[in-house]
Amino acid sequence: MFIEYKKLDLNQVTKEIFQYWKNHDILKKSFQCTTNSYKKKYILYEGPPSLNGNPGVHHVVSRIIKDIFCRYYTLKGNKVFRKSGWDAHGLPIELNVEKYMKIEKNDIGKKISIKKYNSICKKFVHNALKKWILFTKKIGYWIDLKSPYITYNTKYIESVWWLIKKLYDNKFIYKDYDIQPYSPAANTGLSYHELNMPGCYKKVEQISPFVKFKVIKDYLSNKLKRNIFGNDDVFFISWTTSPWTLPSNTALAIGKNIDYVLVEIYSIYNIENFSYKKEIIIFSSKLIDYVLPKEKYYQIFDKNEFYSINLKRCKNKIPYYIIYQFKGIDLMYSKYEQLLPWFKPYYKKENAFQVIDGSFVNTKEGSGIVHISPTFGSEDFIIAKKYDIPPILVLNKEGIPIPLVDMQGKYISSFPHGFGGKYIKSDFTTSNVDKFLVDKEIISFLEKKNKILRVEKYFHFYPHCWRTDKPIIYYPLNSWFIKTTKVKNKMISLNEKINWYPNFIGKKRFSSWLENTKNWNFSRSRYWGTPLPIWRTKKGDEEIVIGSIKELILEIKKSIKYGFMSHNIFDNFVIDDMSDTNYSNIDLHKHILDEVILVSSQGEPMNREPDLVDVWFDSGAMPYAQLHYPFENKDNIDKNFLFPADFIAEGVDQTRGWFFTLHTISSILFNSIAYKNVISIGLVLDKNGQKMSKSKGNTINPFELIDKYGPDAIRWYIIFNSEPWDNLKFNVDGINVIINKFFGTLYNIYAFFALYANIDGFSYKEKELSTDNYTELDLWIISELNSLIEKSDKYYINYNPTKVVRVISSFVLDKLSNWYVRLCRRRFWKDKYTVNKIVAYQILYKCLINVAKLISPIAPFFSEKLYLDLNSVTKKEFFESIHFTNFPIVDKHLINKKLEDKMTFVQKITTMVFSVRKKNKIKIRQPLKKLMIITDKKMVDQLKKLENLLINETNVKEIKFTNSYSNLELVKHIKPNYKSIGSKFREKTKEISEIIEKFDQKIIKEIERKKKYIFHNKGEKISIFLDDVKITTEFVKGWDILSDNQLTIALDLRITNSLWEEGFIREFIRNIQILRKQNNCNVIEKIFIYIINANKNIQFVIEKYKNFICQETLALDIKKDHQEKKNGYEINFEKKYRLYVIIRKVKEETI
RNA sequence: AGUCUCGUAGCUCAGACGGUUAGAGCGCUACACUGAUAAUGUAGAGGUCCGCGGUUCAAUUCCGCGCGAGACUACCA
Repeated sequence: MFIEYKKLDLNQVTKEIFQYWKNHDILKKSFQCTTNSYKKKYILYEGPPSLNGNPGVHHVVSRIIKDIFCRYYTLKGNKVFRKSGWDAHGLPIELNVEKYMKIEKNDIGKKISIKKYNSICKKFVHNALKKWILFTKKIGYWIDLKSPYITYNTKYIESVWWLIKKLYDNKFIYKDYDIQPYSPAANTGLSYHELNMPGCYKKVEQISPFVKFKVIKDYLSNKLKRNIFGNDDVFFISWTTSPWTLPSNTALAIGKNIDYVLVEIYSIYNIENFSYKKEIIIFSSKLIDYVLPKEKYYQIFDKNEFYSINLKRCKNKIPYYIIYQFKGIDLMYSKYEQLLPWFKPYYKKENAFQVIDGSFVNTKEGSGIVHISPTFGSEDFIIAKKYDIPPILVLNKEGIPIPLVDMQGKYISSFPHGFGGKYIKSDFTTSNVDKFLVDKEIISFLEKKNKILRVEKYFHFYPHCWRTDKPIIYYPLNSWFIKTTKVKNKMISLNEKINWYPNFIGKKRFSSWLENTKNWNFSRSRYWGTPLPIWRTKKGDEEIVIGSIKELILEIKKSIKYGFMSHNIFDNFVIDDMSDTNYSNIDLHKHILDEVILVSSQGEPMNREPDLVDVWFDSGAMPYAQLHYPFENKDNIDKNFLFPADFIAEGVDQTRGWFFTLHTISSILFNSIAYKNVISIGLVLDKNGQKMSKSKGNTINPFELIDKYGPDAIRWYIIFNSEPWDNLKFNVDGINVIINKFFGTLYNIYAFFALYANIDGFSYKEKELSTDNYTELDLWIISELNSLIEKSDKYYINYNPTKVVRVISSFVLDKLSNWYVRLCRRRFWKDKYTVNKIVAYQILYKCLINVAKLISPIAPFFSEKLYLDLNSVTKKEFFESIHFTNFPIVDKHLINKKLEDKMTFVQKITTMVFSVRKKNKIKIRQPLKKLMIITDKKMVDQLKKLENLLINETNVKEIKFTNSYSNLELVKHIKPNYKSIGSKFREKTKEISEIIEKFDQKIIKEIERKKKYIFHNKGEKISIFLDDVKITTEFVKGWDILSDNQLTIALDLRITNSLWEEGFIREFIRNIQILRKQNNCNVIEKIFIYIINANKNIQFVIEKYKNFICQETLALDIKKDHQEKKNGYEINFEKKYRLYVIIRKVKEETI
């Protein structure tokens, strides 16, 4: 017996299946059914979620997408590799811990030891991990949780070290200082990631001067020298939004191809007494109006006029004259005097204060000449390096060169003119002073020296520290780098081998990210992470990179000999023993490693570089480190058994995160891609399209969600709603719709099947009946089923689960439920257990079992239930779980596209008939005499096979198919077929189509008959063929007609007496059935029917059909009754024929 | 600020290598069906296919500009 249920309860199903999986060890078996028996394999790399908190809804999305394809490929007979992984290191975790402990970064190592701090971090991570594991199970994500990779594991760290060493050996790693975002207020460097946290870029007002840099004329190119007469001073005009960097200026950047001008201008000292002198300024000609705005300056075109001008008449405007225009290249290597000669360049003084070319220079704003201070701008730093421009540095007490601003954001104390010790931005002090204080003072100092052309206020977006809300500055900090720029081209070409979903992310965003790749700063000054395995002498003249624990122990032993270490702290580690217990004996985190002092070849002590490895390196190393490569599993990487991955999928934000670091490491070290297919998943937004955030209070707790709706409905909803890469507007109400619509219907089909199969004792014992026994409808649904299998398979392969879900949904709802099952109902209840009936059972069974398999990757619980309920009775398959079965294989011979089209056609016809009935207010229950279907001959022949079906659906006595309108009087309409005449007549299309639309009935008939019509337009002979027009029929006398592009139906609306009687009787019977239900009659109880005061006509009809009525309603007799009408049940067939009936159960009567 | 993606019914989304009636589900209204019934069907209302230009016989679809949304990038001085 098939199990029957009272109603659909998805949560109950989920619980049951969880229990089933547990009892039968299904998960374990799923990962076990391993290696040798499988020829094909499918590799997923799990992007390790950071264990810094609770999972959110967006994690639901990425987990189910990964799960779907793993399950799909399992069904397709692959061994699927899917190890879970967890990112246990990193800043977010540290910050959470600091918040929890109520400490700050600076307290670590002081108020709390690093050892203690790290142990708290580890504990924190453990707690988060528990939640994540529960979450993973609840959502039905099948991934190997038993042997995860965790980035803090000793084995994992060892692999990371090995990779770093390998990079180092290949000369990819170097130490340098780089300009990085730095927050003086928080006293910490920030990552670019932190800069992009919401709200960090704020619009701020900035005071920004146009500064005059005095040209040393001797160094000017001859071209320019020739155009400069007299002794006037010459200045480069440069604009800056950070005047506090001007004392550090050592170069000016121009664009070689940008146009510049020499402009002679009067420089006013004193407006009152008009003391002035002439000088020459240089800037980009494109920016004349920007540098010399019309409100303040005006151009004079005549040289003589300019020189003889009377300034007193100029009111407040200053005149200027353009001497000469030239390209930026003529400025190259010109020199100028140091603007503020307070400090000397640190080295190569001869290279300082010159003009160089910068590709970033533009003419959108400013002057086309950019002030460069190599210590406070990242572009400045890069270009300075290129041209070997020295920075301005001074030696501190320890003899280390430092920039002119200290770590607190103050000018160093040796500044002259009272600038020493002043904060460059007042935001860094607590005192309430003018925001632009230092900037203003610098400007006014320069103004006194006549070094300022003019000053303006400027609004721009400037990054702020997310912790302190204070502005950041760009500051030179020491870091370790990976020279990714060296392999830029390789990374770009390898990227072309990756399939990106959606394509544009890979083609455009990722590749342009690679184009602009910068060397990867992969060190972090933090505490909880993988320590850099690099030791250095104090002078930095010797360094060693450790690539394994073994190596480290050997080095330690050397060091012990020199007396730098007293003993080997890894004493209890057995070298070359790969057992987990051996590895669990040691810890490689910072608090341990910092105590290790090694010895250089010169016998000098070497200390570890105190920094940690960027967590993005940790996760990017995951293909190798998850296998403890190369210490174990060497072949899995080297022989490509488990590398590269077939599939990864994470949020779009990982494009420059994990997607990038995976790609970088694999490109550099393995000359390979790390993944073949990648889905970059869109964001999860709330139902209004707003980003979910805690502060807005619009987040959804995934645990509550799953508990309420069950994993299947959520999975189905998410996948159905939008394609994985599109943003998902998450509306919880939508989940109920899915449950009712899809799961409800599918459940209903099963319930229907189970009900009748049980009655008939169907359990698929009979042998498979051949298609010879199939009806047209059977052939159709089987064709549709096979088409469905084919399409689903295709969409799965193309990584489009949304299309899979939508096509399955359409099959289940529109085709299986609403058509096949509905039309087959009679077959199940009327017939005896005939071949025809068995066929129907077999087909319905096949549909259900195949749909279950097709949806199993997406709805793993419900499909399992369906499968077990079906298969446990029939025992047709021996699998313990649907997830161990094979993906349905399409039988192309059973696909009949023509039949599918035909059925669509039939559905259209019934819809049209219903529509006509509706218009004429004729119920479907009322039989009608005749339906005429007018369409082309080919279609007619095919439709004939489905005649009975149509007769039943439309409730007509007869259907006539025809391809001619011969016995109808009708009006036809003609319309041009633009597609055809457009290409034929081009610009005359409009004209001709107007003529066609005016054709009368005679011409239309002629066109139909001769398939051609010729007429003249403006003396030109024009031929129209049948294909050039669309002819539709509109109206027929005595019939009602509906037309469509392909066909016309005509319905005979005349209701004869006998038709009316039939309609009435059906209505009567139906009402009796309702009464039976109301009286709680069971299916076999007999009744008597009493009719109260019906008119004669009605009585006559009832008498006439008495036998039929009794048979249908299980009545023994129909009697008259003379009670009052109100006691009876009203049957209101038509207004004029109202009657009242009572029914009584036979039992009652006899008592 | 730049780059990319998107803008179709009240809501969620389809769709069209350019062709004249633009679709589905949900919601709403009315009706029907009643041996899957807390299901189901039919019909109706509801659209300048974001705006403006261009290419074309023909643009919601292709191109350009603008507006709006989102993401990414960014001290571009």
